[in-house]
Amino acid sequence: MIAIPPPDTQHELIRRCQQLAGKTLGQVAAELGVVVPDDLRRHKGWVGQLLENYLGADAGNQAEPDFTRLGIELKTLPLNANGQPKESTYVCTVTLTESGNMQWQQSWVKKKLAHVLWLPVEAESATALAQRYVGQGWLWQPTVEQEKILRQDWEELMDRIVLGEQADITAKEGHYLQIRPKAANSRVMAKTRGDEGEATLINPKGFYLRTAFTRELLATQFN
DNA sequence: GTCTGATCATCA
DNA sequence: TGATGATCAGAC
Repeated sequence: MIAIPPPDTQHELIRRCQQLAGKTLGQVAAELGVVVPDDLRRHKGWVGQLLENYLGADAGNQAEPDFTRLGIELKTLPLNANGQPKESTYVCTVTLTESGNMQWQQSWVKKKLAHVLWLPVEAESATALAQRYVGQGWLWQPTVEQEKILRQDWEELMDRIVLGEQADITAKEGHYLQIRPKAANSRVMAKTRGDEGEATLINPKGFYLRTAFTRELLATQFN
């Protein structure tokens, strides 16, 4: 695998995105000397890792923005045959052990979504992985309105967690943000607090952005 | 086990 | 057919 150094400037990152736009995943993989898997069933994060490598993301699996120096997070946006987002977007893990006075301004969700490089990628399963095209990426920062709703969602969900109701939260809650399981499988357990403050075990969860939200972002960008 | 990268598989 | 809940891989 060829190692690409992290971009020094936002401008350099954008330049790399422009080189990427219009390439197939097969072409990108060939340039990096990476083998394309037959399908994603056992390689779910492959596309994301490939494009991170191409652009020189340097955060690894740390809980930080991908481009640490620029404070920018890379998110691939899988598109269906209609050019619409196909899946929700994972944001970060729901921290189980945080204190109840955690504020939005310091939250992981806010930090990760402060500055995002969205990178649309074809994701129709009928198309061979190597033949799928990468689209034109764009840098996004939440508008005042968007951040307001994200913050409301986050605060409502966090309130429930602080009350020890985390185990009862379903993916149906939240306008833009939702909480869903995020683990190797449903048997994985992590420590949290029950509704009476007692230590309990639940399946780990993560924050996700609904497709309704990313669909809006995409439409705003390309219309 | 905990984080990252996500998509899969099932059912309403 | 879209959304929810489940799952896969890799680094540390």
